[in-house]
Amino acid sequence: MAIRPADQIVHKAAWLYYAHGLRQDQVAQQLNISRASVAMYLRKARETGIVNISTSTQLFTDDVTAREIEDAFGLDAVWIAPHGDHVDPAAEVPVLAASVFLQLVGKGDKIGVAWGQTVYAIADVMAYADLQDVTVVQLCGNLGAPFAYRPDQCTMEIARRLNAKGLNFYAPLVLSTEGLAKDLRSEPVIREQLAGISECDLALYSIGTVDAGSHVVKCGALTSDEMDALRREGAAGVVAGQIIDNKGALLDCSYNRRCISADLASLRAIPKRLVVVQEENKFEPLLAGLAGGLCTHLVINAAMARRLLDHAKAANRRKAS
Amino acid sequence: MAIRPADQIVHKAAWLYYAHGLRQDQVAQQLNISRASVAMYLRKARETGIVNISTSTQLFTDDVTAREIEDAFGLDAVWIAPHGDHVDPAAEVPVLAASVFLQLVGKGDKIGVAWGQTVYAIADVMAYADLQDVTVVQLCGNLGAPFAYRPDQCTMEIARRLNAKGLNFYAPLVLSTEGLAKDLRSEPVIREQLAGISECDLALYSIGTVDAGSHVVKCGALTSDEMDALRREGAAGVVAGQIIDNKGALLDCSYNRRCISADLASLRAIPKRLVVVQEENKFEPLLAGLAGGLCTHLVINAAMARRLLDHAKAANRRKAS
DNA sequence: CGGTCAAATTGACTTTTGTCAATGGTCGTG
DNA sequence: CACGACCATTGACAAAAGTCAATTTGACCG
Repeated sequence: MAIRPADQIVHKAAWLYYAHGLRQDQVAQQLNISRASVAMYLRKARETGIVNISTSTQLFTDDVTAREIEDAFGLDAVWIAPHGDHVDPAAEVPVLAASVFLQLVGKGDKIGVAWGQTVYAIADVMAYADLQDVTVVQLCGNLGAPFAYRPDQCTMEIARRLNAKGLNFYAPLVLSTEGLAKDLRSEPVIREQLAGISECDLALYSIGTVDAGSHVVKCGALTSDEMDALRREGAAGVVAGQIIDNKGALLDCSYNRRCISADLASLRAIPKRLVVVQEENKFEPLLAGLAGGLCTHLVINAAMARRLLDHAKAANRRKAS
Repeated sequence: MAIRPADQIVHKAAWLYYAHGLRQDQVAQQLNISRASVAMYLRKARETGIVNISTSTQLFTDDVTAREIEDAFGLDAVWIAPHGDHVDPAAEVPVLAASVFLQLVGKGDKIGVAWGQTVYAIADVMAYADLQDVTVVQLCGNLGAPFAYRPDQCTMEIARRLNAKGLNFYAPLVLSTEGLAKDLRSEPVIREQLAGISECDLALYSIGTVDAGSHVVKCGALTSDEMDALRREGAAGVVAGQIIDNKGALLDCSYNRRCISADLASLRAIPKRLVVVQEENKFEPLLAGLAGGLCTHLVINAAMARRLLDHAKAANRRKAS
């Protein structure tokens, strides 16, 4: 993206202030404008990624528990948000995940983004950056739910924050018949988008539950009863709108066959798969995702970390005896 | 580098302030310390690279002249510092170069650094960062000059700023006999260091003049008269302590044979070669360096940019007629 | 032209941040 | 165990940054 003339002054102010370390009044004098304008330009510069402020997330990986989880589950990196010794414990995981995400993004990357409350919460607290050559693609079809965390919203908001190209997915997440889903999947536009997913450098998603509180239910893609039935058939979690069993494999069911979404093999082909889990009740879904190799980088809170580790230790003990 | 316990609190304060956007008094309350301490911790966090503030350098590449120079000389990227419409025009090039340099450094990189006033000026204004897995190596031997911009100083200062490992070069830049230089070059420690240079991902150097004002003369490696003689033999510039002719090739002379430094082929093997030139009188040396393919990324001021472009256009005209 | 409106800019005020001398605590030493 | 040197911490003040209503600018239109 070429710099628009109006941005020149913003850029210049940011440069004098942040790179040269001048004070706002000195910048104002330099540019022959009021200090109030400088303050405004600087805010704009921060909000457009002309200046980047990032804080190291070392503190959250540099922890025995995190290392143990990495070893136990064979992950590349784990970050643990400490439990709320401060204002808003619920905000900690998304804030951390947003930082981690920005740290994992590289120049020229293609990034796949799924959807959900967690993903949207991350997008919402993400710092602005100026990564013009980055592309953000939607990992799964859309649904017309009246929620802010719809797939297209998640993708677009993240693309906006990064100043990146957002590539939306113009198909419903789930169709009424398997035949229609198959036909739609082979439409050139859709097929290309699905095929391109495995070329991503980084993916971001959470893992959903398979109960009445699941987003798939709340958005009307499945009824509560249908979900119950699926759970009896082995449904353990939701990834990019699709239902997986406790081994992390795609569940063999009509719903999945009616879904338009990234297939799990494509997801696994993405070198960095950042999974972020917040809610207490996503323990089993997360285990399923981990078992299926759907995660390489993980952001969780301390309570979840504890449970994961206890689970791994118990499993080891069972194996040993 | 593991986080020391004393850094924990600094990290936490930085996290609450920069990532969560709390105010200093809120952070102080959270951590049960005074706001003054928070302010101090935050300064420390900035100075140790726990938080990174960087400003885009787009403005300086996004310019017709820069593009024209890229095309004319076949460079990967060119940044042009505008001439002093502000406080300290002399500071502009180093500040810009430092920003560009940080932008070019990647995770796990090995970086070669030469020496000189310019390089030291860059180190001196460089922001702090926390790139634990980066190595900074010295590109050429040392000299005992009483100047701050000695090769080892340049290397160490940059390593310190980046929180990276600094690898110094424990040999003199120039010896009294060719034989001794040859022997020293084949010492295992030295040989390894020289051999490792071509594995660098990024190099940073300026290009020196070949007159009485040259650093090689000022530091006593050559007398003014010897330098005059070399200039008559075709010396056109100095790169990493070695003398090049106007084609950018190593000049065939005793001095060069007595030098312990990165050979030019090794330098050319480094994918990103950032050359920074400040002083007016380095035009011819820079041309020599460009001719020798010693530069892929260039930071100069507007006046130098003008001269380069005029030169290239004149050369084209000569070719055409 | 003169009028209208939205957007940019500013002066004046408030809030937040930076600074530093004074304080208190810690550790090594005699 | 008393002493003093040293460093982290703090309270109080000064400096800088943020905010917002009021004003100016400039673009558009009848």
